[in-house]
Amino acid sequence: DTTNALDALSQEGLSQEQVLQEKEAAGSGGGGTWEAVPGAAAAAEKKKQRRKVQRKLVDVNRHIDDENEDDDNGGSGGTERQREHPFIVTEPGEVARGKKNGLDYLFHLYEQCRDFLIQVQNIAKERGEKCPTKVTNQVFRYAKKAGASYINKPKMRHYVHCYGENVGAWRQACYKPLVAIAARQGWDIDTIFNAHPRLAIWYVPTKLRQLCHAERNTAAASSSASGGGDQLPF
Amino acid sequence: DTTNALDALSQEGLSQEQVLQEKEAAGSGGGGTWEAVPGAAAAAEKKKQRRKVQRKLVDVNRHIDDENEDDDNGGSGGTERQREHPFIVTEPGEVARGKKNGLDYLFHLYEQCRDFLIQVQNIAKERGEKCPTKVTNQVFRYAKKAGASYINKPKMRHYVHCYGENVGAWRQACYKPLVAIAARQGWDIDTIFNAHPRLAIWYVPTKLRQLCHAERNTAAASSSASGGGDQLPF
DNA sequence: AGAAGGACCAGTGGTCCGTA
DNA sequence: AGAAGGACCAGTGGTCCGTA
Repeated sequence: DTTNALDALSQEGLSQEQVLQEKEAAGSGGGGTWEAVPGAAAAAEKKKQRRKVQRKLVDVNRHIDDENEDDDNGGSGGTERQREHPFIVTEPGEVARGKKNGLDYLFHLYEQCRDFLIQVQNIAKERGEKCPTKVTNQVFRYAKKAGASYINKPKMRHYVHCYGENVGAWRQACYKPLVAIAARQGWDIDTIFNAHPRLAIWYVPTKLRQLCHAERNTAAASSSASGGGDQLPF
Repeated sequence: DTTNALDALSQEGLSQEQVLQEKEAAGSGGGGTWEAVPGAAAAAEKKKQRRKVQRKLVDVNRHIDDENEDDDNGGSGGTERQREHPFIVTEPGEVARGKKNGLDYLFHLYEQCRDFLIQVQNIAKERGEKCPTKVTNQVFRYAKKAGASYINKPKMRHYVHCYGENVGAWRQACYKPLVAIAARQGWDIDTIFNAHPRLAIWYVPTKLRQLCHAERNTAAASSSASGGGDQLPF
């Protein structure tokens, strides 16, 4: 109802036919304290073997004739494929400089998803149909149909743990506080999500689930080595 | 762990190459007080248009040569495709006569499914993987692998509401008490299932969901016609 | 080099319908 | 005529990787 048109927070900055811009070598380094999940890389190997197929090329909104490119193209007119600006870390209230979006905008998208879920739930209840408790494909479809083309499943899933516990660092670091909470709560990350006011409607990211599992085993090994009580700290 | 071999309760009566047996015209009649779900038949129509494909023929366990049928066949030796005896309504403790299975056996299957689910859950928790709360395809696969070949998804889903509230009648009638409970609880059949000690691990059958929806609308219409308070009886 | 997201894919929930 | 269940199918959760 309220979120029908394209979103105002970011849309004036939507990149269309993004011009080459200077790449500042981001200083976050590569060697991940949090990147390595023991035993997870092996399972991913077989998937890499597949997917050698050619992708379909989707030519979006091309209304001009082929071989003819002197229309009102090249500037900002010809509607090429749009995609949103990359996210950068900002403080609450801070506006992202350059062609970037800040965290306020990211979190705003999560709030919109919640609204869309509630609408889907209300429709389902009215019809006596199955009622989703999480943001499902159905909800993403509904959002897109409602005009929120900038909401998509890979993006929202990608950052969801940052929505739960943002610490001013960024993606990799955002896992850390959630793992720490899981450690205190018996490693039940699903229950933690379901009890969280914002995370409850989101599926637990596989990466976070794996981190909790790895960390649990590490913790159990070190605590049993030191002779502490197993599994239940106190 | 405990339910590995073929089940003892019914297996001695498993029908193999079931001989033609006299069909007693069952006296339950056809016109359904509970069969008609208003507006549901229309949606099912488009599915009937499809599925005109030839099915694969699965020749189970045929070890004898083709064209050669004088082995130790015909009696009870040649392992033809097995299927379980049909269920009939029995009282608790009553043994089903003839080539039939009683409700004790059916309910025993539901208990086995619960056991299999618990085992799958324990494995998932140990591995830090997603942990199912309901009897999923994964659980049925696990049951089959564990030797419980007599457990299958269509059968268990078919009778699940009878497991919840058996009244001594049979399938159609078993919906009635659950709909009555739903009426008293604000028509939230999912919550009723989740709160039920035996039903919690099962998906709500579509049919039951539709019956609750239809009945809710009927109740709402009649109560508003009589001037009563809407939706919330008292 | 790094990020946004279209599109793919294995396995799901649901149940039809060829079979006995 | 009525029931058991193999097998099918649309749409799911999950995320890869061609793209900008």
